[in-house]
Amino acid sequence: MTKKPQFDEVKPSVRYPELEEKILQLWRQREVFQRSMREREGGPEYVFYEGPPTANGRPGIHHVLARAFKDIFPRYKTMQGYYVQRRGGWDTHGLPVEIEVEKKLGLTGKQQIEAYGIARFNALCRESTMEYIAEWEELTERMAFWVDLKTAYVTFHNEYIESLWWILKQFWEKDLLFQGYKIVPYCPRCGTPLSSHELSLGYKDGTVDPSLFVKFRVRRDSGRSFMPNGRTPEEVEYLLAWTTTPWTLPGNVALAVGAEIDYVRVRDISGDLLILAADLAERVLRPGFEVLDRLKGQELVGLHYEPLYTFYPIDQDYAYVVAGDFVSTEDGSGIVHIAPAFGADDLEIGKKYGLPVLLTIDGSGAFRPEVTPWAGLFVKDADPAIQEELASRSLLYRAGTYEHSYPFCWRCDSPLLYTARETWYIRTSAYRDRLVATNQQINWYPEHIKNGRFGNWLENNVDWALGRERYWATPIPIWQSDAPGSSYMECIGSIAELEQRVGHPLANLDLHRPYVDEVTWPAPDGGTMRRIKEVADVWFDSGAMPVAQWHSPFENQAVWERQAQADYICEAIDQTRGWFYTLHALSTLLFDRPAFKNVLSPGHILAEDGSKMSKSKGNVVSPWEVFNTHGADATRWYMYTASPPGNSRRFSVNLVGETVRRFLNTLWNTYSFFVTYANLSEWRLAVGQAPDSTLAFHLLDRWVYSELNRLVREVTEAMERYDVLGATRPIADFVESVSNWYVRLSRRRFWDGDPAALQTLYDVLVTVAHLLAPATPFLAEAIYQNLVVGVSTAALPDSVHLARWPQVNAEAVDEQLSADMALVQRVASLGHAARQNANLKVRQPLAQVVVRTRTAEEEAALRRMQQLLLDELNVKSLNFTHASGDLIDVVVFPYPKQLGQKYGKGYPKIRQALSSLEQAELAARFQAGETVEINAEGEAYAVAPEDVEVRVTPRAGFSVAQEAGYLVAVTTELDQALLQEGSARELVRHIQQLRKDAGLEISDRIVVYVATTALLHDILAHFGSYVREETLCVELVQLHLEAGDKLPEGLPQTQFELEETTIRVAIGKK
RNA sequence: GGGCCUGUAGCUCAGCCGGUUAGAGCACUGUGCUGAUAACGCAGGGGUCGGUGGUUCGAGUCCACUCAGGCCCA
Repeated sequence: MTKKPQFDEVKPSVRYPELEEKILQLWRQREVFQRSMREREGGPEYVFYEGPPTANGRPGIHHVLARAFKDIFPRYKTMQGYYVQRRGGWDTHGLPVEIEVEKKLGLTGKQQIEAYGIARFNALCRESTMEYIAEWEELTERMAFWVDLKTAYVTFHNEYIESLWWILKQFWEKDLLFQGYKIVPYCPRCGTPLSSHELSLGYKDGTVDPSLFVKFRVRRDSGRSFMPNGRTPEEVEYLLAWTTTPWTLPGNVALAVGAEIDYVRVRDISGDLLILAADLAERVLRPGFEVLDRLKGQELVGLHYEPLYTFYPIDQDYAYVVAGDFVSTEDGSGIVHIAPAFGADDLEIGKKYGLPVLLTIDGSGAFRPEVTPWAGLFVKDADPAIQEELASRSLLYRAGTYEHSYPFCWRCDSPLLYTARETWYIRTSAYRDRLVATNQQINWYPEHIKNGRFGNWLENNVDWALGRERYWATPIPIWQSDAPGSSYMECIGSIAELEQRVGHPLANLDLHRPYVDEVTWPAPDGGTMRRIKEVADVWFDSGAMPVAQWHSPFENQAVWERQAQADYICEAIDQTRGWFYTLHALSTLLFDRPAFKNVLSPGHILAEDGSKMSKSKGNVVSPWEVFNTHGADATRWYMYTASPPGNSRRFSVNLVGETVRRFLNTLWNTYSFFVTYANLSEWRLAVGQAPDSTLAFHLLDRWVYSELNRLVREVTEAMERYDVLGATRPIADFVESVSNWYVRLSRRRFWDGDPAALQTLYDVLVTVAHLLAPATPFLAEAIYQNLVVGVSTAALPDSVHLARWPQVNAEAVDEQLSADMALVQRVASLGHAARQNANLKVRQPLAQVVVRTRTAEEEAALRRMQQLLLDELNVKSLNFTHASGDLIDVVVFPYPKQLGQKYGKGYPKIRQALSSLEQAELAARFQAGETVEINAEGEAYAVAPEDVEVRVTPRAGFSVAQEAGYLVAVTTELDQALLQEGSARELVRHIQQLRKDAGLEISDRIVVYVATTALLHDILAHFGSYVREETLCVELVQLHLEAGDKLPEGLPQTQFELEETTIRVAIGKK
């Protein structure tokens, strides 16, 4: 009766995508993901926040990257017993959604959307947000990103929006919401500002604009004692400023200089006195000017000038020189004209100095009536007229054209105008110090983001421009009285509050436009309360997700309390000012604490050639292609191990394929090897019980246990520091050394069914499966199912993902043994090199290996490990030497370059002196690191070890290799017995190859037929039983062909040359 | 234009506090080994450490500038 194999058979080759599909089925059947949360309820909580993606675009490989890094820590923590509630989320609002719908409908602007109807438009947006949700769900499952999409929060839900209203009401009450100007790129034809996203669609290089150098007349009554040399009291002087947008000049309220930039005051050939940056004078001015003064920009600050125009009555102080750090001397004159209504730098510096904002244009891009000469004229068309007008007043120094990159409307191709729009802000700058302080509590990976990109951003915090004049987003819940001249406003923080205002239930109210806009009530000042038009920046949606995902504070308060701060979040580096910032800002403003404790931010994915992956270049890799070719585990493993997480990384199907070959296959084959021999063996392991303490563990077993426990320690420590690379690469190194050292050297014991070896490899594989579970969840599960669940009689978890993270067994760790084994590996490697030098193949046994170690301790270690070394090198005995002169001749060669530099002409003398000394002894001193004093012709020279090369020639009969103080020699002489043994091994190898080619099972017994020769006869006389044992040969038949014997027909056979005779062999299955 | 990051072999990456002749894996060539392996061992070819300048007895490493790429912001 044949026993049922202990484990399911495992073929050495495997199709990972198919394997993964099977595991997915298993997880579905056993509801492993749901149970990984349910079964941990009540345990300590580990909080993960999902940064919501938008499902109105298709998932790409960069999403796989982020999700791989998102997934690894919740899995790890779950295995450590934490309850990790992994709620998904969808980001659903915003301009990209609107643009999609606009395209679908063929609409080209806000007027058209409003004509079409906001209600119908938003209904389509709502549908569109979930356009690719099926593909997202499929991808999420396929790559084994465990996030709960069934309970995912959705940012367009009323509950979600109501929480946002609550937050805004908090800010309102703390006076953190205010109206102010914001510079936006504005399309005058479409009548709408563009988002940065739209802006990037429309840059055109080589746009030609006017380039004017304009003279601003310095006022005499400036109030400053600015009386430089060479000026007569009646002379006027000018600040020379540069602009490429003459139409903004009527909005000018200041001129900016760089405080540290050098300026000059010159007398131009026309006689004018001009001030401009020193570096630019040559380039800008007509030749022949005379420099009168040099001064720093700082000295100009506060100097007043005559405004070019006075269309607007202005009460406050203006028209003077200010300092701005944005001023450069790359272009222009080093003096920048400031119009706060038409530039972000301008607006900012205007705020700083309290300058007026002159909004000289209307919504269609035409000058307002106040700008009398050009009222109603489109500003770009007014440029030549303005130029002419300035020239007529002799205020134009020079005019030309300027070529640069300038944005145009992606819809209608109109040039965009940077212009101020009034909008709502959150006063985040009031909390700047708290934002900076709470950031210090966050653990960033990579670390440089903390005080680099993110910290800088916080240090220079500007108020958050919240309002957007759009449709599909969270409406800002501020109502304003429409009574003429009224500025009465109320902020509404909940539906209940709104109901209270209107006096009736609003149960079915959709909290989107246009429905909320229709909610009105009488204002106390006689007008009607109407909602302002703006909706909120969508980043507000995602940043508010800690609160809003639970509809806090309206319900779920208990969950919210537990989930109020994330232990871990993860998004790509581009989220610094996106999600990372909005989470941080809202949490700090609301609760004065960071929203997350640990954050990992992977770099971006690049194409294989290092260029950016983009649809237009056609070098985008589809996640499905990679999954279908190599599988999700291989893809994940590549993401984890290719480079430090913060770096951008190159990606291609081929690079993932390399991972399969190098790591996954190595592990799989070790696993397959184990199953093959475990099934052949009588040994039955007792899963779930303490290992049999009577097992006779071998040195190698102890070594691999030691390494295994070191690995568990290393991986656990790395995971605790959120060091993904440190938690994955060592596993690959370990698996490699298990396969190519432990297994290779232990093959005989597996073949013999040694329970200690089998138990050891079993423990290694099962532990590695646990360590890999967070990283390569499929492969880990496949191994665990077969090796644990399939044979378990105890009540062990039925998935590796429900199992507990391995504990370090400190007793198994033997640092000395690990060090000793590393030495054996090094010496073996040198031994192989020594063989190679003499062309002695490993199959040929050699008499002796002689080793010189660096220390006596090392020699003792090698003695303890003697058998390993002898087996690996296929030599009969191991000896040691202390005097390398036994094995090699040495010559000490002084380096001309180094000694020449030190002693110049002394070099030839040193050389001669060295050569006259006893070479072996000298070499030994240098090799011991000693600096040797040489006396040559009465002078003393110190020669250090690095100044010489010890050149080695092996003694006859030895072949030598050496490195870093180790020397390994093998004897090259072969006697009859060694030669015969070598030949026997050669014969075995051919028979084994024959077995393999014939497709025999490894346990099949065979009959071997050989055409005998004198040589073969001798070999078999001495090594016949060895050959039979090695090849599972039960009968070895020597045929005499010259006497009429024939090799049996139809059997697998081969022939080969051995010591110049032809050997013919056939085998038959017994 | 600004901030942050990256640049080391054909490819993917190590390289600590500045210290001997800059390493590993893949790929390539030669050779060896193999009844687990899509592997593996040994050897070889392959590097102006992006560039320039500086500090230092000594620079891949520190400093300045610069070039290229990435991200964010103007």
